[in-house]
Amino acid sequence: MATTRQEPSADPLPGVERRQRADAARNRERVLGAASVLFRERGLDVGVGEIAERAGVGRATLFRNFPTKQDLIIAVLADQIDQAADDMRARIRNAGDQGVLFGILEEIAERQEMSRSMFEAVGEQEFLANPELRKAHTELVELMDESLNHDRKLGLVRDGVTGSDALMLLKGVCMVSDELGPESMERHLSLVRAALAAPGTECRLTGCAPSFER
Amino acid sequence: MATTRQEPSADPLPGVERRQRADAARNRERVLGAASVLFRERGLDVGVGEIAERAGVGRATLFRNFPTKQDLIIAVLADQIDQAADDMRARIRNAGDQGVLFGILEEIAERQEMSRSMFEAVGEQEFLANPELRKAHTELVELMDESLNHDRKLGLVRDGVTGSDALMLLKGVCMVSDELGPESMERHLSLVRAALAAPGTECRLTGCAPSFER
Amino acid sequence: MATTRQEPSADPLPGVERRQRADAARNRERVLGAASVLFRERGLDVGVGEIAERAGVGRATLFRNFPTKQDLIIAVLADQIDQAADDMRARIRNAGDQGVLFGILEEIAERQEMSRSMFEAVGEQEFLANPELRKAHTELVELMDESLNHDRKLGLVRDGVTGSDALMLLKGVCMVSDELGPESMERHLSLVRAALAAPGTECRLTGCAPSFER
Amino acid sequence: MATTRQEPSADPLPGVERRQRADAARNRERVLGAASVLFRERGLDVGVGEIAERAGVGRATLFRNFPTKQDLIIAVLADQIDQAADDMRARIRNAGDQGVLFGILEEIAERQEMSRSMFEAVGEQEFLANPELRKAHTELVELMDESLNHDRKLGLVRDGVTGSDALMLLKGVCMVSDELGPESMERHLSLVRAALAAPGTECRLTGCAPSFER
DNA sequence: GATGAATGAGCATTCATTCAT
DNA sequence: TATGAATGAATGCTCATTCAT
Repeated sequence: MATTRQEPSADPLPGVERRQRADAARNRERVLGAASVLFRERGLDVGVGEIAERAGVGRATLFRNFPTKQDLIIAVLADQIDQAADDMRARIRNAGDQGVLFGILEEIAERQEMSRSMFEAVGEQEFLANPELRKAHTELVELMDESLNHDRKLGLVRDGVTGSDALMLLKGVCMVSDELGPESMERHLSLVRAALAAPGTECRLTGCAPSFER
Repeated sequence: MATTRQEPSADPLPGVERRQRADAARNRERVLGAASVLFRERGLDVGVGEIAERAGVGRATLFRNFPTKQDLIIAVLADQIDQAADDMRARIRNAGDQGVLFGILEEIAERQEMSRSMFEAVGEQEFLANPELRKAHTELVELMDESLNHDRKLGLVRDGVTGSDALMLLKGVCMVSDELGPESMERHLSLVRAALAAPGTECRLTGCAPSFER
Repeated sequence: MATTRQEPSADPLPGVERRQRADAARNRERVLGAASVLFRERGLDVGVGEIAERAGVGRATLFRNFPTKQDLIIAVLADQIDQAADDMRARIRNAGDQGVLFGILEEIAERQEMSRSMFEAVGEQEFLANPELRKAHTELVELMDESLNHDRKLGLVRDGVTGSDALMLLKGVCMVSDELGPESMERHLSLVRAALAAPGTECRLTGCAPSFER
Repeated sequence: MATTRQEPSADPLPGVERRQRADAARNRERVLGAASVLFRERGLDVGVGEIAERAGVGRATLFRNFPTKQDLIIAVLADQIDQAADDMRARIRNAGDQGVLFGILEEIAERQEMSRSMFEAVGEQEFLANPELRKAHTELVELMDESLNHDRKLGLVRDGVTGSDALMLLKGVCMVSDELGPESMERHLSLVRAALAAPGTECRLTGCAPSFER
C-alpha cells in the first residue's frame, strides 16, 4: 500500500497552502534551471537580472529564494553535484563485474561539458565553507572511492589511487575543457585513464591532441 | 677634419635619457608585478585602482602603460609564459641524457602555484585572438614537444603523447591546485607522470591524496 | 450570461498598477525636467550624477529610464521640439486672418530662451541620425511651411522663403541669444522679421542693438 | 633707409637669445595653428595632447605658452577675430563708392566656414570676461559700424541697424552653418542681406533652402 | 626652454541588493 | 507572496595639468 504521507497538521487551508508552496517551489526550480543554463553558457558573471528574466520571475523572487547571488551559485553547484552523485550510485549498483570508474568519469565530464562554472567556484574558501556544498562534495569523494574499490577488485586500477585523486583529475578535465572546448575532453580523459589504470592494463590514448586553437 | 660630434642616434645625454626611461620602465614593471600578485591572489576581477595603488603609481600611469585592463592581463600572462619558456629552454639545453619533461612540469607548476589567473584567461577566444599571447603559447607547445622528443629517445615517455597533451594536463594541475591549494600539486603531478610515462617505467604516486578541505 | 469579469487589458488593480507607473513616470519626468534645466544652464557637459541628484533620484534610476546619456539628451530635445510643434499647431489653428509666423518665432525663441543645448546638438550627425529626433524635426519644418503659406496668402511674407529658411534663422536667434543673453532676442527677432517680411510691409526694428557686454 | 630696429640693450648673446625667442615664438605659432585646425574640425573638446602632438611639441611646451586650455582657446579666438578685423579694414579702405558690408559678412562667414568653435565659446561669461577677447570683439563691432556707415551713405542699408546687429546676425550664420554644413551659408547670408538692406533695395534670395539632412 | 611621464579628479555606466506597492 | 523600480557603491577609463629630468 502506498504511503499516505501526512501533511503537517497545522494547515487550515491545505489546498491553497499547497498551491502556494508548489508555486514557490516551481519558482525556485525555474530560477535554478535558468541559472544553471546561463552559468554554463556565460560564466558566473551573468547578472541576476538576466537570470530572473530567463526564469520568468521578478528579481525579488529570485532573492527571496536565494538571499544572495552566492547562495544561488552554491545551490546550482550542489544541484549538479547531487545529480552526479545519483548517477554514480546507479552505475555502481548496476556495474556487476564490469569496471565502473571510467564510465563515471566520462559521464560526469560530459555532464559538465563546457560548464565554465561548476568547478570555477568550488575550492574557493567561501564555497568550501558552505556546509551544503561540503556535504555534497564529501559524498562525491566517497562514491568515487566506492567506484575505485569496485574496480580495484577487478584489477583495473592502479594501487594507491584514491577517490579524491580521481576527482582531482576529473576537475582538471572539466576546467581545461571549459577553455579548450569539448573536443579536448576525450583525449584528456584517455590520459586520465592512463594515469589511473593498473600498470599492466592496456591503455590507448584516444581522441586527438588538443590544438589550443578554437 | 672629422667632426667629433656625437651621433644623436647613439645616445645623446645618455644619463638623462636613460634615467627617464629607467623610471618609466620601472613603473611598468611595478604595475606588472602588482598585477601579477593581485591576479594570483584574488583573480582577474581585482580593480585597476587597487593594482595601481599596490604598484605605487597613479591610475593613469597604469593606463599609459597598458591602455586597457585586458592589455594588462595579457601582458602579465605573456610575461609568465615567457618565463616558463625560458626555463624550459635552459632545462632542455642542460638535460644531457637525463629525462627533462617531468622536471619541467614541476617547475612550471610550482611557478604558477596558486595562480588562479594564468590559465583562467588563456583559452578564451579573446585571449587566444591576441597575437602576442598566441605566439607565446605556440612556443610553449613547441618546447613541450622538444622535451617530449628528448625524453622519448630515452624511452621515458609513452608513445603517442604530444606537447599539447602535456600542456593540457599541466593546465589541469595549475587550475586545480589553484583551488585545492598547493598541497595538491605534488600528488597531481605524480598522477600526470603516471599518465605520460612509458608503460614499463616504474611509476610511484607521491604526495598525499587531496583532502578538499582547506 | 455575459461575464462581468474585468478585462485584464483594461487595467487590473488599477490603483496599484497606476500608482507604480505614476511613480515611475514621475521619476522619468523629474529626470527629464532636471536635465532640461541643467542642459539649459550649463550645457550638455553636465554630469549625469548632478542631473540625477537634482532630479532627486539615484544615478541608476536615471539610467533605467535613459539607457545612455545620449538617449537622455535626445529625449530632452524631442520633448522641447514636440512642445514647440504643439504650440505651432494651436497658433495656426486659431490664426484666422491674422499673420501667424512672427508670433510663432517669438514663442519658440522665448521658450528656448538661454537654452544653450536645444540646438547645440541638433544637426550633429549622430543626432540627426536618430529617428525620433528626425521625425520631430521634419514635423517642425512642415509646420513652419504651413505657417508661411498661411501668412503668404495674407501678403505678409516675402516670396521664396521656406519653412526651413525660417527655422534656420530661428536657430540663429536661439543659439546667439544663448550667448548674448535674452536681451538680444527681441532685436534679433525684429531683424529676422525684416528678412522674412514681404518687401512692401512696414518693418521696424525693435529692441536695442546688442551690447556684447553682459 | 631702413630702420635699424634696436635690440633691447641688455642682451649679452643676442644671436642665441634671438634664436631661442624665435624658436619659442615658432612653437607658439605652431600650437596656435594646430589648435585652430583641430578646433575647427572637431570642436573645443579635442584633447590638448592631440593638439600638442599635431603641433609637433611636447605637452608641457603647450602649457608654457598657454597656461590653461582656456587660454589657448582664447588665443585662437582672438587670433581669428584679429584676422577678420584686418580684412575688414582693408575692405573699407578700398571700398570707394561700392557697398562694403555684404562682402565683409561673406568674407567672415567663409573664413569661419565649418568652424564649430569660433563662436561656440564666445559669449560665455568666462570668455567675455577676458580682456584680450573683449578688446578684439569691441574692435570688430566698431569696424562693423564703420562699414555700415559707409554703406548707409550709399543708401544701401536699412536705417537703425548697428554694427552689433550685423555681428549678431553674422554670429547666427556661423553657428548655424556649423551645424547645417557650409551649404546653408549662402542662403543664410542672403536672408541676412534681406534683413539689413534698405527697404527699397532689390533683394533676391540666393542659394537653396537648407534641408537639415546632411 | 623643452619634454613626456605622472597624476587625481572626474566621467558614464553596471550590478547585487532592497523597498514600496 | 511577487514584482519591478530604486539605489549607491564600484568599475574601467580620460583628461587637463604638473613635475622630474
